[in-house]
Amino acid sequence: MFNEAVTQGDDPGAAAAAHAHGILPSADFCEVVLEEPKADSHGDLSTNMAMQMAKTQRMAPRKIAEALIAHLDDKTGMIAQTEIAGPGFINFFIKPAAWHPVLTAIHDQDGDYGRCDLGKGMRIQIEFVSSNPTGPLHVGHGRGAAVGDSTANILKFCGYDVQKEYYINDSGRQIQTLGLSVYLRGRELIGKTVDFPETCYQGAYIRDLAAELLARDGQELFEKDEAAAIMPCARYAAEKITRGMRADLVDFGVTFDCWFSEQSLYDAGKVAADIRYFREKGLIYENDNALWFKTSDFGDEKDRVVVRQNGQTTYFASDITYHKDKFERGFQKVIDVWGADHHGYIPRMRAAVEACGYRREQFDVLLVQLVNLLRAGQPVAMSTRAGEFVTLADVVKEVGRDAARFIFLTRHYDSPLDFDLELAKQKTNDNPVYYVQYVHARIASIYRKAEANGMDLGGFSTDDLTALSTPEDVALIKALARYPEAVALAGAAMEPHRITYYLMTLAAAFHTYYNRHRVLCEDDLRLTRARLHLITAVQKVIRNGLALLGVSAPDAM
RNA sequence: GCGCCUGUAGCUCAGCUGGAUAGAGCAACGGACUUCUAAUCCGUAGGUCGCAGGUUCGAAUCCUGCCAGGCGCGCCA
Repeated sequence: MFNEAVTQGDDPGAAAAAHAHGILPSADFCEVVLEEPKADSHGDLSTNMAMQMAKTQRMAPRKIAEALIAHLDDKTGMIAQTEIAGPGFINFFIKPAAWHPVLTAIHDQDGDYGRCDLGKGMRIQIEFVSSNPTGPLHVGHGRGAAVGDSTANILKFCGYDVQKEYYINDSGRQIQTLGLSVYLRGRELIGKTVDFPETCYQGAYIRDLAAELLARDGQELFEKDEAAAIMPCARYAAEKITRGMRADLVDFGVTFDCWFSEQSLYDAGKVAADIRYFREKGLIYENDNALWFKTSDFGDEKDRVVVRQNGQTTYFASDITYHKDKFERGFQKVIDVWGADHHGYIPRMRAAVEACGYRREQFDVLLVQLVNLLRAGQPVAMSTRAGEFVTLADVVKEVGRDAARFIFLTRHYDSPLDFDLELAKQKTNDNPVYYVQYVHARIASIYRKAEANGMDLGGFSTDDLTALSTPEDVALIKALARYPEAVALAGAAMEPHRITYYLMTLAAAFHTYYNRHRVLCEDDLRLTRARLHLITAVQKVIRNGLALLGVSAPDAM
């Protein structure tokens, strides 16, 4: 949009014309790239093409710039002024009216403003959270959920066909441990003395689960021996915990298209089949009584065990099958969102994907750094081992969904995040979520005021827009014009924080405008209509951007 | 020891994949509410972009080597 508004003024025709007149020796022109200078004094738009072409044209950049400007054909008359600056930048100063079509586009496209076709319909899957069903979700999972969900929203908006998936690790040793933990707590409840090992889950929720199971099925289960009781206990607990996680995620505004069970891969015999398949291909071999996958053939530093000496498969074995299965379901690209402490796992997973015959670029991992939970600047003690942690549900309950989601997205996912519970609740400038939401509410409030005053706001025509000519008008429209680019960049890099930052910048531009100019001017309805047109566009973009983050846009605060 | 990530204002962080005088919020200081919500705005001050080289018209950004911090290096997940 930024470029579209003015590109007609700066076409490659200038270079061609200069060449035709014999001023530029080479017909090899570079692409015209317009960018927005950081400093206002450098104009609204600038291009470095004169510098880019210096080599092929064998001319000084400033000379080339002169030639380009001389042959510029400003068909639309939008250029107010051009200048050559610095080593050879060409700066364009644009007339305020040139920006007005941005507003028309926003009103016409409404919720689709900023949408693009980066993905060209590519089928992409993003898997996130995927917490083990052995305890409630904590704040770290919350960040993963916010990043994954928002990234999915952005990718959809960028033309990808996105599926969100949650992988349930409902198989293996930790499920056994979960079952044992519940079983032992249950035995305590029926009066047996038990030795509760440190390796078991210590949290109080385990005792609650045991009590529920006891109430439902009676003492019988807990009187059985360990071997017979563990699986029923595990199944009940895992299912209950998974249901709880799902509910917590719904409260957090996160839903999934698919909940995929690890156990289902075993039940369908897929893990065993894949092991056979890769053995036949020579990618799995036996050594020391275990089966190894030749990940080192695909860039991993060493081979990895898939079946242990004791005959049990490793987590990696089912992960290979799981990722193979994802591609077989037709996804052209697969994204995993992991905690940063799992980064050592990437090379082997990537190796497995390549061994399955897919390209490197088809698999990507977003490593989300950890969250430091604070309360008024002081660290909140969190120990998973002792079963003491602040759950996601607690955080959402205390600070609200919007504040939690927004704060999780105020940093690049790759950067550690301080999450201060007191700050998140504060309704001040320190809390960016309110700063942005306040814009939406303020604009809604202006409409309420207009209605209360009985103002006649009908009869808007695009001619009214000529009233928008102050520097603040232009600055605000330019901020709106940057939205599509922000979306495209956020999509291309899968970085939701770019949307967050964009919104804070737009909000700042609006608040400045609000303090400088009155929107409702009883004595100038034409100006009022024009300004309402402007701020409604702001409101739409704020609402659209917040929606990408999964944050609401309130009409009143 | 090897690998990945990080190092930017007193603090917390951006920096559009190489552009001009490196930005924002907080904290500090000084201002603005008879006017559409002050959950706001305006101004001042604050920097060896960890260090040293290299690549080129041009580097916070790319390359190499150091320094410091975090994480990971299991037949755990």
